[in-house]
Amino acid sequence: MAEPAPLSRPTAGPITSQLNRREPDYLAGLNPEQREAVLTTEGPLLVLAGAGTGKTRVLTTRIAHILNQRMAWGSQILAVTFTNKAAAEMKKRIHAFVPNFDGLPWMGTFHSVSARILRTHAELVDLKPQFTILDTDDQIRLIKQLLQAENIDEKRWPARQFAGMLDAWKNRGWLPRDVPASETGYFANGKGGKLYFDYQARLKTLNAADFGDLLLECIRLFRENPEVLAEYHRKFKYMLVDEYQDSNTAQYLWLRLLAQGKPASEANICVVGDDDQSIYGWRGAEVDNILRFESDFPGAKVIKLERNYRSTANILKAASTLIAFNEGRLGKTLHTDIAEGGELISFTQVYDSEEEARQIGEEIEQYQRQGEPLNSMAILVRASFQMREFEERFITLGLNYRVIGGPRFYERKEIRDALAYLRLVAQPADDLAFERIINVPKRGLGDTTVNMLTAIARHQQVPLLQAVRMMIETEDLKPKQRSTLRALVAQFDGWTYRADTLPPYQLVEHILEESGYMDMLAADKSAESEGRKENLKELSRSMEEFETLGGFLEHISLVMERDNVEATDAVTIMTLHSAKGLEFDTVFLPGWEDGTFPSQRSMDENGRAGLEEERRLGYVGITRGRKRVRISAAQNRRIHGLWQSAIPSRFIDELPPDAVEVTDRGSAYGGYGYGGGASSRFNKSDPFESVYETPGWQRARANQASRKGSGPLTIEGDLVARSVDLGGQSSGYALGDRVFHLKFGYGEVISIEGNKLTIDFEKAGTKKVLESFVKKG
DNA sequence: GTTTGTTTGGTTTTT
DNA sequence: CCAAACAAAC
Repeated sequence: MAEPAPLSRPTAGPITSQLNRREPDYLAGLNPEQREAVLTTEGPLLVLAGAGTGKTRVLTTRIAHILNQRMAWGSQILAVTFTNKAAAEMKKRIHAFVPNFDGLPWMGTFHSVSARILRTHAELVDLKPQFTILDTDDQIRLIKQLLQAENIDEKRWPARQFAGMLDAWKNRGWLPRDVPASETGYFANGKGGKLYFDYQARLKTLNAADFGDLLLECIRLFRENPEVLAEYHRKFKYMLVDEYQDSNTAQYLWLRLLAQGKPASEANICVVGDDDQSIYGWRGAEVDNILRFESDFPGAKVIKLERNYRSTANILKAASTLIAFNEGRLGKTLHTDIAEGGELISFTQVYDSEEEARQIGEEIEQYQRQGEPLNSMAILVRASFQMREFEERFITLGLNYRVIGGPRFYERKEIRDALAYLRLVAQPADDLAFERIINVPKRGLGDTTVNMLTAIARHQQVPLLQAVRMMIETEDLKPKQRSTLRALVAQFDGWTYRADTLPPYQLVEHILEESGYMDMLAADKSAESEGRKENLKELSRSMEEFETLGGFLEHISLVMERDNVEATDAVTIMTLHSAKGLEFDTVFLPGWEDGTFPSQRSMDENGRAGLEEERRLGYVGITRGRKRVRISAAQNRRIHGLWQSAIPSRFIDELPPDAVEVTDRGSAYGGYGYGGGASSRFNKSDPFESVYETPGWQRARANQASRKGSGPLTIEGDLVARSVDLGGQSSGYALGDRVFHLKFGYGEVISIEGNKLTIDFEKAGTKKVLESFVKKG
């Protein structure tokens, strides 16, 4: 391949003048496509990077190149990622490349970059610069309050559900006024729209923003203040985006605004992604963003990275064959330079999920005996409930394992309590924080007192803490409460004062002592209290690197994870989702049964699009393996406590037979021969037992319902926000169709909403049921 | 205001 | 079946 012409660089600094003569070191070792992706710095560029093709390397080298060639100062480069982990990795690598260039690039997540911009211009979006970033927990509590104020039954309209809708709206870039009635009308009989307005208003009085707002308000800032936007246009000369296939509409709008400084065909924007690894559609990611990049930025150059440096030929072949069953791809095929095929992919069917865990345990021990470290092996499951069986088995075996994706450090109760104290010190208007800790530890300030304070605060339009200050001067409170509150306020004043003098990690210790929180834990004899104390110590430790309280709070609100140190040798157990971006020598993929993987729910709710996303998950799973991929399926699995029989995943049929070796652990229940050659090598089980046609959990539910003789299987409210017709899904039913339902018998379809049917049953009356619950009658 | 019983629901997860 | 969230009773 011809060497690309050197880019114009009239002047050269001391470093570049040396490197100019010869190719810079950092380009060595790049393949031609990677090199082109690095050197094409001008104009829009789409890099389609298949799994294991050196995507991160291209991104970081590109930044290094721009810096090295003095095409821009560090501060004129914007590089956005989706996760903090990816951002941290990029920062680390850039540091190694260019130790101290003129200002580091802006590298961070969409959210952290947005927060940084918003804090600079907070007033323009009705916030103050130190605004609080709310997490899901705060959000739910706030919504609950709004629901109560509106007299909405929380049973019927759960706050969680509304939070989900809010999230979806914000992901689409909708301000309250933008949400179409078809979306808002549903919740709480049409109150959805008003609730969104109220919610936003409440955030402003709390001087707070939720995660969605970070992007949404940034978009509003840019749109309503062209001069601010122009400032960033001048500032950012080069933009880079990682994992572009995961971007949602709001992120897309955000990027487009920032890229508008130049005509679209000249924007120096480089997006890197892989449409085949788009697995976050359910949380608003729009694969379309990457599919239509070329029309958004006319003249965009497209570079495909297809040379895989990770896996054996057999693994790549299996992954490529599987993913080729998807439609609407940009189309890439991974290949490797290694001629040898490597180990075959194995597929094993076992009797039940316990045997699956037993067997995988044995295999792991065997590999371990052969000298392979546990760190090189991972078990990737579709859903976290599948993890337990492995954990239990590994405990009995004494096999070291590590679960990724459990409850997060900063979400633990004690941590959140401590943070609430700190938040209130940093931001006295943070009512949510106040409510959280006013009676933790117990101070005898119960609902009655809090309700009273809330009423006053609302009436006077002041924060709760301010209301307290007012109330302790009056006779309205009982003496006991009054003196308690007075003491609390005094403590807060002391902490606020100390916040300026003590480093944050000492401040938190001081507060936890003085507030009585530590005493509370000491008095608590339950098993967890020791761990809680440990966690709080760890919190303090993690604060040591922060000089200001504000800096720390910003960090934890955006980075909910703690870097976990992996000192010990252990097998990793995690979901397919969280495995994206990682690699292991040996990968176990259990639970490849129809209904489990692909997940029944995905298929029910999103039809063909859902199935395709599941298939991409399979692709992600297989491509995590470097040397060895071992897939298995159980014939029986316990779902919600009941044993259900299952058939192997339809994806098994989509793997190339010559790259797969089938080792049927021939149990009496086996009989699914591989290699029949027909399209349906597996799906020939008894139709009346087919999990797909009659999902196990559905039968379980029906049984439960009939057992208790309780209410009908009505599907209320749930998930309408997500069931917006995504295209590929077609209801197999029409109005007036006669259908049969396992529990309700025969009936007639009287209305259809996505995959939910309202059916007038002959015996059971009118019910709303999921389409997959009925058969044509 | 905590403890105990009861109900309910049960992919994927980041920010 | 099982954990979390809620309601009712100490």
